[in-house]
Amino acid sequence: MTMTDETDIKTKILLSAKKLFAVQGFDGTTIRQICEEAGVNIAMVSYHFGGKDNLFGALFEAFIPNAQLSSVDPNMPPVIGVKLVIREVTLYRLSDPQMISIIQQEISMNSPRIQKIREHVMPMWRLLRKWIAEGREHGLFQFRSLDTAFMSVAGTLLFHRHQEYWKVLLEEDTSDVEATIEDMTEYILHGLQYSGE
Amino acid sequence: MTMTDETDIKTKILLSAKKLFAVQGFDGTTIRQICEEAGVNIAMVSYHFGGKDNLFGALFEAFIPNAQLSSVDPNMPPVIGVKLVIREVTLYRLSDPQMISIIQQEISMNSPRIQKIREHVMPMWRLLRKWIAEGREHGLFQFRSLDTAFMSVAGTLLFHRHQEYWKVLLEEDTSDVEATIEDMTEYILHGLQYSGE
DNA sequence: GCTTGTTTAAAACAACTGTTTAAATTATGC
DNA sequence: GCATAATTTAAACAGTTGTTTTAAACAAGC
Repeated sequence: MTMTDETDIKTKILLSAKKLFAVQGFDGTTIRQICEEAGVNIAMVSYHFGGKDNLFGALFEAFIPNAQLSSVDPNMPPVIGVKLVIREVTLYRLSDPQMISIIQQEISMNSPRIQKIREHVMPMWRLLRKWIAEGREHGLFQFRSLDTAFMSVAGTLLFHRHQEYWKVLLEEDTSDVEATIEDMTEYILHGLQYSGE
Repeated sequence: MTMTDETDIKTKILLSAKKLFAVQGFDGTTIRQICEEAGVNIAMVSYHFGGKDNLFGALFEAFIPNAQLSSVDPNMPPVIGVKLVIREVTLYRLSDPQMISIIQQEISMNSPRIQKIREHVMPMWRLLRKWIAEGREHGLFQFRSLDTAFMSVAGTLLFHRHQEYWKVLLEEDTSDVEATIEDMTEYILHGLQYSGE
């Protein structure tokens, strides 16, 4: 059918764009490369997405899970909240390292496309910061600077070993997802000097 | 004199390139932009550096302090070593956030230019990893996965609040460098479950 | 079978890319 | 002071960029 063909082409373009943007960056990737990778004609990007910038934006509509966050209770216990964010971010990081790579690049350079990212993921960071702050107020966490603590946690979460750059240094197996989540949680909670459990 | 004039132009180009690469990325920055920012002719980049790629490489020759690392003793106590790396990286991160931004971008995408970065900073990461591993062997640190621990520390160190992206979330003053180093050290050592002192 | 609107393809578009050239300017050695 | 070298300039180079155009192929309704 026409509809499914169209969706198929759009999906093929999105997947190719994600793959190439992750490795070469937005500016380093050409529409022709994306279309060759996807096996479609060059004009398809402009026709289906209305240009390279809109294609980039469409990546975040397609591959960022933002529905689940609106369902969580902002007033849940801080430690539970922090643990939830650690789990969700780590799961997402492991399931779609390409999107993480793209997000990291766009954050590093202050790109005009950053707004699209903000819309989708900033609510989660706000929640995380709120929970960390509340945890300190409740005497569960101990640290001097909230900003430094928050940025340390965010850095721990977003940085990842999937990058080729670190491959020469790392040795261990990473297939056990639950173990990784547990390790990350332990490191972060100890870093925040969590007293409990 | 000739020497100073030449150095002056080369320096102006290097500073402009660093500034623009940090914000727009390597591919997003054109030689014409760099030269306009530096107030020099377009041909100067090819003449003095031999091309855009070599200009990028020259950034790391010019702005990465690699001499001081070779003077440290690899066999020093692990905790002292980790603390040293935290201090040096944090000081450098605060003194030249543009270079950190560039490094982060190049690590995120697996760029062919990554080799230049590796040469200059990988020895330090090797040392850090060695000290973290030794600290665990000596019973000073406690964690399950060395790789996860190392990546967490690296993430904590490299991620930084200077990025425009986080500005909307952060509130505190960051002028006290020593306090920041202390906060980072505390977070990381607690994250590694350091028992001592 | 013809017309309609939609989707694809190849070619072309102007603008921009990194780099080089050839001439002009400046500095250097003696 | 002059010949030589080094530096700077403006113009041009061939190749690539994102996007658009024109025409062909397609499916659906009647």
